[in-house]
Amino acid sequence: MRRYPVIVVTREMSRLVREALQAAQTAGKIPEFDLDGVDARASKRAEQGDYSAALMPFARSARISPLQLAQIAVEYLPEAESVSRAEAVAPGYVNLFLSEDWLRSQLEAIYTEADDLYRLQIGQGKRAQVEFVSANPTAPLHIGRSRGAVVGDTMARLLEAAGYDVQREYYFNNAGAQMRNLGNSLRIRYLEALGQTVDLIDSERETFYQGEYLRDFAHELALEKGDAWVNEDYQVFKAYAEQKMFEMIKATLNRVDIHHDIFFNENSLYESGAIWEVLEELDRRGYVYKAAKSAVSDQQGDDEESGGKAEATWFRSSNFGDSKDRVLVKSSGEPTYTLPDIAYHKDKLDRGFDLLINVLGADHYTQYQVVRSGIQALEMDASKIHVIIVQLVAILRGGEAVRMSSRKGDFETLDDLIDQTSADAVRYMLLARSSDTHLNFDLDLAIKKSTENPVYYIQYAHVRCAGIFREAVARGVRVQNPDLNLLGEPELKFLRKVLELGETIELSASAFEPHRIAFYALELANAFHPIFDNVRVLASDVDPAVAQARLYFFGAAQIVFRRVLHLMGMTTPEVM
RNA sequence: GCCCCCAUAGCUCAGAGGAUAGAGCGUUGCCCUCCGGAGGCAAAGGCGCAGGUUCGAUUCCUGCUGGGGGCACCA
Repeated sequence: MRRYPVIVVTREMSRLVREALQAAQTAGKIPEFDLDGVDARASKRAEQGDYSAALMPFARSARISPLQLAQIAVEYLPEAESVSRAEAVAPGYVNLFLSEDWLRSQLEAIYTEADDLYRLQIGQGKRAQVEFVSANPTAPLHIGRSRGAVVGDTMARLLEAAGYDVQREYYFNNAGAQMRNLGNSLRIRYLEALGQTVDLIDSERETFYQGEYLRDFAHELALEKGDAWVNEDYQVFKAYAEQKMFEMIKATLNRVDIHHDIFFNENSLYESGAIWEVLEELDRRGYVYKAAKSAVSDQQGDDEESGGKAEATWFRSSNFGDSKDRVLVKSSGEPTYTLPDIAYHKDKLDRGFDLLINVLGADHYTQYQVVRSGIQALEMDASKIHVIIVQLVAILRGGEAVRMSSRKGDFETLDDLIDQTSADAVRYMLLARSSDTHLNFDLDLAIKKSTENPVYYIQYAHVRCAGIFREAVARGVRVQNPDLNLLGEPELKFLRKVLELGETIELSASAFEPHRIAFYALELANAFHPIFDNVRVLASDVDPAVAQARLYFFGAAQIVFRRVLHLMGMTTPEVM
């Protein structure tokens, strides 16, 4: 059995205050009332203790003043080695001060936990799946997609830290018209590569993928196959392009240390017949009808030109609050993407996960709601699905927005971005914002002034710790039985910040807000650097016993920074 | 027209209904030259507007203003 010597401090402090109030209730000092909402938080100011609980909301239930309630809580507070002192303060706070001995003892816990530091139990025994990226395999990974990639992978890492068994999945959208267009575009490039001039017909002109990467594929193909494929139709080209695209996307993701466990092919939903089963099921429940136009449409008065056309198959999404019904099968007999999407989500639910996370771009939100309606129509448990909407990324160059279009090929890819900055910088910059705010990615800043990026400030903390140990080794200094009582207030101050990692992981994982770890990392670095500056280890005026304790401390600090950087998918450089 | 997101320091952004709203960058002034220099300290500077709920609102609700995105028989 694994032991968990490191505790989430907010949990522990909340527990103590609740137990105190419960004891007071048992003793008849205050009436019985629900204590669930009693929570402690890290205090903002040192004079307000290390953690505090606001009891004002409970004064009414307790039928005494908030301050009296706080005083009673202090009076009945159970003994705990983590707390040295507690005080009641107006208007009704209980301020808790961490024991310094206990703080020091956490250093040993950090060494024990090491790379598993703050692996929590909240997800223990539960399976979670994070679906992210899921970009169409028609072009290299676009920078707009990379935000979801980073957010999704970091979310997965945080869920792992919270104790979940996590699976990363990529929904590989390899069916439908777009893939046909991709195959056809490659066919045309292939013919060009063989020296033929190809005139595009009108329909091709609109759907042609112009990116440079298809020329590259075509050249390889021409070298490999010669003119053997000149009379082939789009299908062989499609298969070839898909395979190449798949490899390319995986290679790109690999550069930012993102690895999916499963690539789920949309095609398989066609091959297994799953989409038709879903259609039948929806039909059986009365949510499907055939018509030339929607029976319910919003006020906009669209669909004018649809009169007299062949009938499509519609889903009554308006029953679930949608402004209009949506097409599941086109009049051509070909499904829209909605039908396989619903089938895919049904499949994920059928696989028995406790938690499903979907990382989606804001432009897919409406579509997701249709899918969710579909899941509800199938009477499946949609509450297991949590969506992280990432707002769009605006790329700024020279203070102006860069236009992004994957059709025209003037995009900025994730590969470009990594080339021009670094994998670490890309991960940090895309992570360090709340997902539901728009993100301005200043390309100039990211390219030319990497020193201004906080990513280096954070990594530098790790580098500095490593530097001390390099020097210590060079001088033949080794840690042996350090006396932790020789550590001073600056070191304990840093430790207090370290202990907030637990609640950061807990909150990130339970609220699906991975950006919190990025801000925590910066705060931790902020707490670290001033201390590093003042707390010398190997300087000549430092007592050897003190040096031992400090070396032990910086070793722990390095473990913490390594853990935090790993949680963000970043590297842990030893030198910079 | 309808739906979603956003509005906090000069800029980019944090902020789980609680005490005196925080970082980074930029600006200004200062410190150290060491086991580290991509270093440290300090200052100036802020919750779009109007209501509501609450003991208490940057946080929740409504409206307004401003910005972004979406509302296909495209994916």
